[in-house]
Amino acid sequence: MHQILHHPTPPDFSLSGVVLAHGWYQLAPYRWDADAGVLHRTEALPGADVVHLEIEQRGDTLWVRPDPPPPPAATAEALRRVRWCLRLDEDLSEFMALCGEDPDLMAAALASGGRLLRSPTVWEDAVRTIMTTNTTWRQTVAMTRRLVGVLGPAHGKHPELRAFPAPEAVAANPEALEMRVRLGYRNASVLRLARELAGGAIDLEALKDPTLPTPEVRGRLLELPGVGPYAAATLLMLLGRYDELAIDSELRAHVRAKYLDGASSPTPRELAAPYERWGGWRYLAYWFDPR
DNA sequence: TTCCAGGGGTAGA
DNA sequence: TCTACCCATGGA
Repeated sequence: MHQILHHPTPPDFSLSGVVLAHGWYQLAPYRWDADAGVLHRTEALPGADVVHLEIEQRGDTLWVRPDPPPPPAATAEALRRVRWCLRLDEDLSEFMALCGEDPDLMAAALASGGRLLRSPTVWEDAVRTIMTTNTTWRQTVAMTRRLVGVLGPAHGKHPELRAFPAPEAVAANPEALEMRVRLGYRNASVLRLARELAGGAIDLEALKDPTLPTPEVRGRLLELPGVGPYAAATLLMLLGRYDELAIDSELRAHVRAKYLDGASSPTPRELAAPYERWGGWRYLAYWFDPR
């Protein structure tokens, strides 16, 4: 390590809080060292060798150690990605203020300040989300590890470290995807998504534009292969839009047990009812709602 | 063996 | 809009 990048954090920011508030840190190429409080991530930057990033908080400063140190343009890009992943630019003060009226929710949300870890690219988050559908979390972890291990670009000095594969790498290796990554029927969706991105038919990064109306973003997400209502709502959350609940088996079980007295087959409207009053913060209100 | 897990796509009504 | 059925994979 020859280089340390310093970056200021927002007030009351907690790296461990943000990391642990969501399961994404368990998915390659993320790795969380709980003892050291260091978030590891291998990243492929344009115009640079694959770098390994160690991200650590010291007081109100974020320390980012890239190995090997990339050239200036790639360094700026690395920091830009870290900012995005940790949502350093996202203003969640309104949500936190509303939490003030709900002590249980406040206690749960306080550690992360409402921030949930995400991936640098919408492509990566889309693939991860598709890999959470109709499977167990355990399988999602395994699928992601295989995808990165088989198709991700390797670090020069430490080839066991790999970055998340680019769409081009997935599109160019359909056999490896099917035979070695083993995504089950999700394979076809991920392959199609990779091909559409690699071929320039779609631009997922454009969905980060905050001026786009949420219904339009949702509409474009629903057009993606393997993305239905649950995945679209999850991706909207990952894009910083919290209006819509991702109704899945987990949410269903939680709302049934906590608010519906175990009702047998609640409708989506009944499932959403407990969080209606949260308006544009519904997703976070559910997410931090104690079980 | 059967079921199903943080669903999606399709056909048919 | 709603329902029924199928979809690979791996664990219970």
